[in-house]
Amino acid sequence: MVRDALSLAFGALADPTRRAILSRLAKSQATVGELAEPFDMTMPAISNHLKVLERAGLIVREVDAQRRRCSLTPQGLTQARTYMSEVASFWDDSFGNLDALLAKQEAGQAKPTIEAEGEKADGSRSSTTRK
Amino acid sequence: MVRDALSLAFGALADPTRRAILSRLAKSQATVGELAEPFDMTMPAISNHLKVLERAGLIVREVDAQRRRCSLTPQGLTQARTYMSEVASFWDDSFGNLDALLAKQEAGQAKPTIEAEGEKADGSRSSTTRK
DNA sequence: CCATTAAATAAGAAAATACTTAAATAAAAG
DNA sequence: CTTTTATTTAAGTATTTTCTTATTTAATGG
Repeated sequence: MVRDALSLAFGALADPTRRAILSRLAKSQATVGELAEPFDMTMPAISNHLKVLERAGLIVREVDAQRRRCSLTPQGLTQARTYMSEVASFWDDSFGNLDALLAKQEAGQAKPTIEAEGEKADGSRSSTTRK
Repeated sequence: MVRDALSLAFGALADPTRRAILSRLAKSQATVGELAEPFDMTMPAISNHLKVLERAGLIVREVDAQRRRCSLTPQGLTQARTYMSEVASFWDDSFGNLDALLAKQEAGQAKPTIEAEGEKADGSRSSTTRK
């Protein structure tokens, strides 16, 4: 229930409605009602999607009288993008992504260590069907 | 149940075990048993995680006698990264996305029309509590 | 003060996830 | 052929997610 930041971010992105909301907010900020309008979905449903996006650190909601003005959080996607670049950079030379190129050149290709982004694979299990 | 590619990819990434598996595979290919070894989880559980990653187009499994040799799919993350760049590019000027800069200046906040990255928000719903 | 508008919260149901143990498949090795 | 090794499939369960309708909160305007 207390998921890590990356899982929250990717989980938030794993839904078409939420991605559409993000795309909408990429153009300009909007109220909850404005965000709900294009969807065949009730307000509480949208409200919940916004809560998911907020928990994931992808948007913020500012109070403006009765309305909540939603906008994207600039650094919200940074961590997720960094993770993807790390995994992808191991083959994908041709992606033309500046991040990737920089990371690759700075690193000097020296040690392609990746150490699994800190998630402890605490390992106590053998291999086959658990005892 | 027939989710779109982006949802599958992000959904696959929304789990620490699966991300650890990807990070592991970024170093080199591995069999299912090798991938399962560090985790406190049974083989069927790992097998299922691999199925999720495969469906998302992030890995492939080649048959090698009794074992399945898993490896990352080079282009697997491309679509997801592209999406994130599109959303992020609206602030993140340093990302080097020309489109974003142009869009930002041209937009002038005129008409915040959206059509949600192709996912039909077919809109027949009014706004408040559904009828 | 009372009605309206904007949004959140509550309660509940259907579906999807993420595990488990047990059984099945399939190639290799004896 | 029988056993072992590697992995998948099946079946069952607990938890989480994603919706719904109904109710509540809170600010605005008459």
